[in-house]
Amino acid sequence: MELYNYLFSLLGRQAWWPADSPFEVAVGAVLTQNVSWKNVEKSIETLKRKRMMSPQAIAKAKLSHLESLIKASGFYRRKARTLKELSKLFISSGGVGEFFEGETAELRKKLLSIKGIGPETADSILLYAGGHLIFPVDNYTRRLSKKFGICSSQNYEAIRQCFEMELPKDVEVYKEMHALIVEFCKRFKSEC
DNA sequence: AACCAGGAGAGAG
DNA sequence: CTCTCTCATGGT
Repeated sequence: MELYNYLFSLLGRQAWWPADSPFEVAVGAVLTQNVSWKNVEKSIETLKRKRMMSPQAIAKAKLSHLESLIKASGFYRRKARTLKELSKLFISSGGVGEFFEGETAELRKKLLSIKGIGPETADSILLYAGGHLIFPVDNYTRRLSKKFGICSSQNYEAIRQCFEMELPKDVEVYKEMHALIVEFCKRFKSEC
């Protein structure tokens, strides 16, 4: 894909989303909804410091307590409930690793059934935490798609399949592409 | 001090 | 399906 080569030569490798565990990635995906990553880092640090960064700990924590720990990343009332539901899903699947052994489409449905997890968050979790071959479409991707005329439709699924069609079927490329788009739009706001 | 940030849900038209 | 409102904190 031309856009990928252009962004990569412009910005270099992003090596996005360093985390201690796939669960931490999933938590970050929920917390970052419509909020800058800087806010999310605070909440993640707090959760780790309080030894709350595990499905078991979050699943059994008091809702009000969990809310106070993630307050810094906004929308904390809904995000706390979402994190508890997500944790329960992982636990009932036998663990985070076991959950991601399932089929992509099936896992996607399970994630989308949780209130507070929409298409982009579900796909980000599948790609960055689970290593599944699926491309997340955020607002930046929509804008670039529109500006460069990459896809005719603005529908989420259409754009997703459009990018998946043009990109090499490689999880690392998907991860880089999504990160490159976000970094490009952050650095060149006027272009995006 | 208004504006936006790595969205999602609910409701209306 | 598209548009609009709400959710909430923290940085410019």
